[in-house]
Amino acid sequence: MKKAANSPHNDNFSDLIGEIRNSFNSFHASEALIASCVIADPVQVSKMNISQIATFSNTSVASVVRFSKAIGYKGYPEFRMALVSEVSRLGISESSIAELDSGITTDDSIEEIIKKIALADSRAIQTTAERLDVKSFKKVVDAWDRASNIGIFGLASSGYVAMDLQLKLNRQAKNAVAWRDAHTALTSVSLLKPGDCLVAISHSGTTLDVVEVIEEFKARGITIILITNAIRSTATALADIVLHTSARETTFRSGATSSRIAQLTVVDCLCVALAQRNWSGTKSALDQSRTAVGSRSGKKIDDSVNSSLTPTKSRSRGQG
Amino acid sequence: MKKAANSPHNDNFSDLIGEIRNSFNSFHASEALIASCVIADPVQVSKMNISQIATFSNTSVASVVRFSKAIGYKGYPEFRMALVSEVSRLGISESSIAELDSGITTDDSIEEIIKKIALADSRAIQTTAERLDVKSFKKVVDAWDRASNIGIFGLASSGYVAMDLQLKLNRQAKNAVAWRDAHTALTSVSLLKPGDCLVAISHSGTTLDVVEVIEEFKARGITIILITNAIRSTATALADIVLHTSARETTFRSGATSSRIAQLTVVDCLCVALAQRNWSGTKSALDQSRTAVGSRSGKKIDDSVNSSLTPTKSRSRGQG
DNA sequence: AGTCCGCTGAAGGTTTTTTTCGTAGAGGAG
DNA sequence: CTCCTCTACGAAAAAAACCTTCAGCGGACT
Repeated sequence: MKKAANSPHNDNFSDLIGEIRNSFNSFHASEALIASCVIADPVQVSKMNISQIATFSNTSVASVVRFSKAIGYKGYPEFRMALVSEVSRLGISESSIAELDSGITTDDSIEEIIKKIALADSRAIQTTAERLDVKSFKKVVDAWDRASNIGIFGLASSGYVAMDLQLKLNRQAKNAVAWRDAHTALTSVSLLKPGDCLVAISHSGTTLDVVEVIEEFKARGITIILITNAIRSTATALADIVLHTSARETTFRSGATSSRIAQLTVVDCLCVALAQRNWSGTKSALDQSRTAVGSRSGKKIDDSVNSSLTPTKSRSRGQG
Repeated sequence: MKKAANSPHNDNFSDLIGEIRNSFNSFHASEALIASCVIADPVQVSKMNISQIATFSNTSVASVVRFSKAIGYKGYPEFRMALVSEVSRLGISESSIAELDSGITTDDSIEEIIKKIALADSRAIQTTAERLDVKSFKKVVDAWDRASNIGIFGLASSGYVAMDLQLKLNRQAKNAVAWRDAHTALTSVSLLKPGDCLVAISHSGTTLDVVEVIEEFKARGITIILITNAIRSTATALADIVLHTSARETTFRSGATSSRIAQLTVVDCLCVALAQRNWSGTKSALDQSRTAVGSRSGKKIDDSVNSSLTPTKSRSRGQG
């Protein structure tokens, strides 16, 4: 019988892999083989069952059981739990950042495509949030608060964000209207008065139509708010307040889609901030909108309720 | 024949317990019992084997297996791993989770609002990507590939995603049309033939209009693809292929906005996968679309180019 | 050189998990 | 109100994973 009096580690906060490395020289040949595998790729190993690990390490299931017992667990499953736990704590991500940056190739697997795109999108949100200039952000909320009417302009994909913003503002009983082409926008220019604002959404900030629209509204004394991914562009030079999204352009696709997702997040933050400021006013408006939606017997509209604050703790039912 | 140790999705970094809480209302009686136990004492539960859980929750082992599958795992052991992983991570950073869950209050600072929303959104993307069922995903790509025409349906906010999808498919020279209300969709029902497919996008999956549209198209032999946040709903029961987004409903706002961001990511992944498959065909279509856009002298459209592969290293110009 | 000691993998036994299948109960139609 | 259908649930059989036993083999010590 093996001595194995190493550590009766119960669960948490031990450094399992370090432990294994430490006791490496007290292992027998096949135990050492297994240990090497565990150290080399804990993530992978933690996903294998006992026979897979046996094959993978060129040993036998019996040895895996013995190994598990040697380092202090009742059996393989218990060891596996500990390993999973460890891996999760360390946050060893299976795929390195660099790998994901490498771009999608024609022979990437579906899994890789999904992982890469998701990472790009979620990072766009994170970095945008981190970099967002809070002073400008506050200025936007102020401007919206003061404005009696808000114009929103976005082309193509950015147009969807524009429409989304309109929806969110209207829901808060805020006058807002979205335009998705330059002609319509310019036609409606007299809708806004000095003191109102125009929100222009543009990934690149160089699109000619966007620039034209901004110039026209600016000339009439409208406050120009720009949401864009470009640090410096024709549009940023013209705008009064700029909110900058940080979607990186990777090699496999333009940053435009990520940037749009970041735009949505920014817009969402702005609306929540605005709602928070006008809490009491918003509340009744929201109640009215809820009632209005609810009255359509039995029908529910997706995304019906809020994007807003819920001060009580009651779970918001009827949504899912 | 055993499948080698490849992992369909990575278990780390998702928000399992939140997920369970989130889909609580789509559980059946005994599943709900199990869910309660898991939520009430995840640590304890993570140490039980399947029969212990069954006894503990006054249900049966079969139900535990069904529960595990319902929330997206292959079986009980896989779920258990995820739970262990979650518990372990929670033990370390209970602060951040609690913080996220705490909801936005009327006296949160702007910085906090931004951080919370960004975290929720980026998590939604991560979790969705991790949990996405790759088999269904592939089926969708297949179905799109075969279809000579693709219908897309989404209401309100989901409608923007629908339009975005249309844009992306058209860019690949794929016939697709987006409808944003039931009436229009039903009027156009004869546009699709058996073998074609309808992509329905719905956060809740219970909206009456959505269900009606699905039923009508299904009756005509159209393949129904559903993108939704609900694990089980009227719509999921009808659909042929379901892709599930995992946006968590937090206390401060509905999950709808996060869910929409997740929908966008899913749609983007699908389009890239489709483009990859038909690489040669896509390439020429994209070239044409580039040329078309470029010919508008000096004008550029935001988000114009792709969401597609760039096999050469040349940066996709004209975008920035 | 012979014997002993203890590691090792194969085979068989045990536990755990999954699947199948019959039943009961809810909901809808006649 | 009754019958029918359709779905959820759990019991039990089937499958998988895991553990134990045992015989063989290699090295070490006498």
